Amino acid sequence: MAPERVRFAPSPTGMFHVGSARTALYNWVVARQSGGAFILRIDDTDEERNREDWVDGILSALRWLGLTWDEGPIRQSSRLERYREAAEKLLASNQAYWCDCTRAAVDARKPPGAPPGYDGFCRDRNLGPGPGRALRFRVPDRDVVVEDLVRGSVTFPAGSIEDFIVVKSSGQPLYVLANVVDDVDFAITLVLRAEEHLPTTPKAVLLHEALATTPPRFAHLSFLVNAQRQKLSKRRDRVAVEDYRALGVLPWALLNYLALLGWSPGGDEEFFSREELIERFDLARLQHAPAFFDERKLLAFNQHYLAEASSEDLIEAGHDLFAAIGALDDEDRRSRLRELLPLVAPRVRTLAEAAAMSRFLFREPEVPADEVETLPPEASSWLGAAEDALSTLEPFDAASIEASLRRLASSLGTTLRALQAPIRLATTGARVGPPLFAALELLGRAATLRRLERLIERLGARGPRAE
RNA sequence: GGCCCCAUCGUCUAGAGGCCUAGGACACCACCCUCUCAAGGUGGAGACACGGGUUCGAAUCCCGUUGGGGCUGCCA
Repeated sequence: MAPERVRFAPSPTGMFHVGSARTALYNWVVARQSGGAFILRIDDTDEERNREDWVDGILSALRWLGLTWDEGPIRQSSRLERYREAAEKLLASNQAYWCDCTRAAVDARKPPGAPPGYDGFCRDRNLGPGPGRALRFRVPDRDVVVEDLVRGSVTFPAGSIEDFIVVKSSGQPLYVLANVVDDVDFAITLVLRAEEHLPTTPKAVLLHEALATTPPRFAHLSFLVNAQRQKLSKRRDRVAVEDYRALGVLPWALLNYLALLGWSPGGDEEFFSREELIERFDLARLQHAPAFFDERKLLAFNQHYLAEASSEDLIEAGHDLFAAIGALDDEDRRSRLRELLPLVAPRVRTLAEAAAMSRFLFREPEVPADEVETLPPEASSWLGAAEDALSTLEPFDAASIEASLRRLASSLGTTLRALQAPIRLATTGARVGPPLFAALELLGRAATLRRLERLIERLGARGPRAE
């Protein structure tokens, strides 16, 4: 496989979302599998929609995902001189011309209700440069064919492309021009990007012809869509990579899931390591139809990787979440968390859930009133009996606690299932959680007894129930 | 409106003309396991948009229809 020089070229216009992450992933994989280069470029030629924190967001998201780049980030805003040179060249060869038409002026020339588009008004007016004047490319009157690696040969008929602007009246280049210049300057061999760019690709082809440069190959990815089957948008869809990071989704779980949205290896396997993905990925197997980003399935992938991870890896990945519940305050706590995590991990889909389920070990539980209400009338006496049984139990470990409570349940004429409910609620503050007896062992006898006592007092305050 | 792309279970997909009684995964349902909840196991329901061709044979090839999406910016 020939080394591919690919680029990922986001514009800093909003939160980095999962669709961009998928595009970046595919580019990264192609570079890695071909022994080429993954180049990061920031398409920031539009100064009005350019915020430094968005750039930072892109960089930090890519780093978190582990999609490391070999060159860049290249800022287009620092290469304006190169774009100006290209524009000069177009102008000198009469392949571009100055135009002073405003959008409103163009529309005013048309009958009401006519479709939008430039009418070529300034084509032969021989205007010079000046304030308010933009440079337009003189589009030749013939078909333009784009050879797309995933869609095949796509023909754009003569007349379907209007004379488009290459330099704005502000002097800033438009992205089509900037992209053509950069793809050539950085020797990009393959442009792998979202399908929304397909309609502008013939313009790039035309510019390459006009500038006598060799275009890269093109491959257009189908969209990631929302439940309404619309292209994912940072504005209307909550799909920022940062949100999933904060939730406690593992980076590779996200990437593995994303890899399968629009590509499949051809068999039944779904879980891959980075190495396997690099080995098996194939542009020829790209899906043509849009894919729905299904958060539930993403979380199922995350659950899989969570259950597989070591405690240390989980603590590292969810460091902030675990720190927030006090689990990392000292080595003793950290070590108890390490022991609890294997019991928690298969029960949660995110690290945020893992932290919530681990919280009882480090903070006093808040037992919700509505949960207390669901307890049977006997709960208070059961808790008292459990307190007695556990206060002298030796050793205070999971196996002994279980044996002791089994005996208690049977002597109380109830089931272990019923008996564990109020104990779990008292000690962890929740109705569900990790296996109770192991949890109590980690909690320790003193805290366990104290929490049982606390709920007993609260149940007493509840008062006798009406019979 | 014009141009372009797309079409297999609810969702992501397998399927390169006979291997398809259309397979897997997520979600859903039932059962098993079980200290809760998960996990795990077993089973179940669930799709080739429609109409024409081509062919001995079509989910697979062609055309059309319908439906969805994108572009149509001095955004990228």
